[in-house]
Amino acid sequence: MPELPEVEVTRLSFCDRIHGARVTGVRLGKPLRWPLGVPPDALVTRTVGEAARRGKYLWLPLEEAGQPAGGLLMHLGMSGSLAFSDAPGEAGTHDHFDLVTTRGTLRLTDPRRFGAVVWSPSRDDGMAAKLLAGLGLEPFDAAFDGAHLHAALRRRRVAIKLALLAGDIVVGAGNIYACEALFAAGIDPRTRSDRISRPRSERLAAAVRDTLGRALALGGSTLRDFRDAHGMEGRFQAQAQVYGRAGEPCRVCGTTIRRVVQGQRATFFCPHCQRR
DNA sequence: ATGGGTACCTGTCTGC
DNA sequence: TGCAGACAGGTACCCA
Repeated sequence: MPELPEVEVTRLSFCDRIHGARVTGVRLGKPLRWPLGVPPDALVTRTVGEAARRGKYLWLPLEEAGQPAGGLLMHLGMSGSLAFSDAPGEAGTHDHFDLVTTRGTLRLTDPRRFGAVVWSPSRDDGMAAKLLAGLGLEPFDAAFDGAHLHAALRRRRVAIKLALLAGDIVVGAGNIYACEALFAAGIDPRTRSDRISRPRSERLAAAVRDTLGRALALGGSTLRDFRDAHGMEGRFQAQAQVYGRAGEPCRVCGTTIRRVVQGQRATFFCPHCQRR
C-alpha cells in the first residue's frame, strides 16, 4: 500500500501529537515480519521523540531521563496503516501493535502482516541499521539529480521500472508512483536502465520528485484502504495518468493504456506518450 | 555485483 | 452459493 507520500502523510499526521508523550504500555497482536526484539514492558516510561522517515520506514526515537534510549523502526508493508487516537477501542483481528502513551495510542493495523515494528538501540545500530543500509537517496535530497540518476542507471541492465522500484538508487517510489513518474518523463517502463540518456535521466529525476511531491501535497493515494493517522483519505488517485487504467484512453493522447507484468508486478503505461 | 525468482499473509474480486 | 484462481500500494532473502 504505502509508498513514500503515504508514509510521510502518516508521519506528519501523528508526529506532533505523540512527541513528548510517555509510554505507558505496549500491546502485541499477531506476529509481524520480525519480532519486536525487546520485551514490550521495557519500553514503558520511555518518552517518545520526533518521528522521522527514511524511505518508506518510520523511526520513532525513545528517550529515558533525557537520554536517547533506542527507538522503534516501523514499516507499513503492503496493507499497513497507523492510527493515533485517545480511545482506540478494542483491538481487532488486524490490529497487531499498540503503543499506549500519555497522549494517546498509536496503533498499527495490517491485514497482510508484511509490515514491521522492530526495536533498535539506535538508528545507526542493530536491526534499524541493517534494514536501512543500502537504501538509495531521498528523492527530495539535493544530491538526487539527473547526473546522479544517470550515473547509477549506466551500471544496470534491468528495466527502468524495476530500477526505480528497487529503492537502492532513489527511495520512495513504489508501484503507483514508479508508473506515474515514468509517464511524466515520457519513458517506456521496459527500457533498459543503461540506455537512458543523460537528458532523459534529468527529466526522470524531476518527474520522480514532482510526482512524489504532488502526491504528498494531496495526502497520498487511497486505492482501497489507506488512511493517515486521523483517518483521512488521500486524493492523488483521481489524478493517476496510467496506474490502474489499463484499457482506458490516455488522458493526453487517447491511446489505450497498456498493462504488462515486470518482476511479477503490474506496470501501466501509454505506448504512445512513453518511448524506449 | 547483478539479476531473477520466491517467500511472507489476508482480503477482494472475477469467472465458472 | 460455492469455490478456485488471480491480484493487491513491499522487500528481504536465496540462488544462478
